[in-house]
Amino acid sequence: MIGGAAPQTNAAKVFLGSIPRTVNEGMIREEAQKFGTIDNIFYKPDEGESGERGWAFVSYVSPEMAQAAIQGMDSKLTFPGAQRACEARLANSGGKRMGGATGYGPAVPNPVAKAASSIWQTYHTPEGHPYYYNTKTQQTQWEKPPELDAPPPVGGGVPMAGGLGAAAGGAGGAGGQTYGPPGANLFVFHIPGEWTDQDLIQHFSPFGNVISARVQKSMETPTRNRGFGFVSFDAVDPAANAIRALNGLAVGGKWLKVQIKKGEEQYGPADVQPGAMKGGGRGGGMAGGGMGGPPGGAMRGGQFGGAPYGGAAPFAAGGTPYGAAGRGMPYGAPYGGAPGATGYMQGAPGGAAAGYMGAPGGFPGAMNGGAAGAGQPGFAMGGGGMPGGRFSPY
DNA sequence: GTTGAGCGT
Repeated sequence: MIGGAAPQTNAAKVFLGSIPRTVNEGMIREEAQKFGTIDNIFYKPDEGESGERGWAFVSYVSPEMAQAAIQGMDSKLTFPGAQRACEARLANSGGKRMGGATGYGPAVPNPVAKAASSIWQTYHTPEGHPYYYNTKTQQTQWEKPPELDAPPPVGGGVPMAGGLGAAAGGAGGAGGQTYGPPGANLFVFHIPGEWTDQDLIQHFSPFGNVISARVQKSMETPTRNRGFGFVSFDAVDPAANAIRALNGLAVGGKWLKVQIKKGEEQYGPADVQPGAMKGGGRGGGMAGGGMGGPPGGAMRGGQFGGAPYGGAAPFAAGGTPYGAAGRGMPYGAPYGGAPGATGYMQGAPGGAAAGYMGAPGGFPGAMNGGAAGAGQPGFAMGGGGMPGGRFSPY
């Protein structure tokens, strides 16, 4: 689910060092589990002769767990076969973060309100997509909160959530082709651990006809997916729009990575190519590929304060879309797009956007914030920017 | 002494 306030993932990621090669990932998991729910483990065993310098990333689902793990393991946990205790510290994602000032402030005011399930309200878009509004935190999200989780009838019929009109996809397999034409098949990474095929469908179907969607699952841990998946559209155009809208979307403490499946990249438009940089994007210019912040095209104004795409006008006018996204409302752009917002909306399901915009009530939360330039308290939009620190993707 | 890679039964 979408945690409190845009969790910076590396605050929940622990770097583990000094791991002897005799240790395998299962052992690491076993130890690390004692301190919280593990979202992901990356283990790089030492290949050198010494065999004592392996390391691992252990990502938890909350920063608190990471802290507990550091407290509990650093200089304390000695793996079998190791000569001394391992090291555990917060992961750094690339650049060396040195010196004073920082320290991750407990930027999370008071995140989790574990209480009644009545704090959730369920809404539906005009197209029937359900979404959920937390009356306490005023967050809106697509993911169904666990509290409301009504286990789908596994045995019964096809549990197509919320009448996704086309939704030819799903279990399919009907001996047929479940892929789209070249360039219409998307690779999605950084998928939250609990997502299923249906979550993928829910997120991608607003952009077009989803032929198939699968989240890769690992047989060893059936409850947890492998963090990536595939979505196939029946045409390149909706696929490209999905990339433009969803690549970099903040979900579950990560940034969704959406790109055309390997080998088909050249069939897509230039601006969604892996190395492509949005014209007028932010000055910084990330080198293409997997480093740095979220991919250029995915900058959300709400998060970074800057005007994404360099096109301040359309979005400023719309106000809401990116503010909404920043507050945890995915799809800020496609659903909330201002009627005249050309730069981005072209080719997107425009009619829908207009309808949503005028829908009475709209998305809870989405309409409140940026619309009149009122701005969210404590959430700098356009202009102010975040003080100093930026988010890191890992 | 140390910090990432993954592309469909």
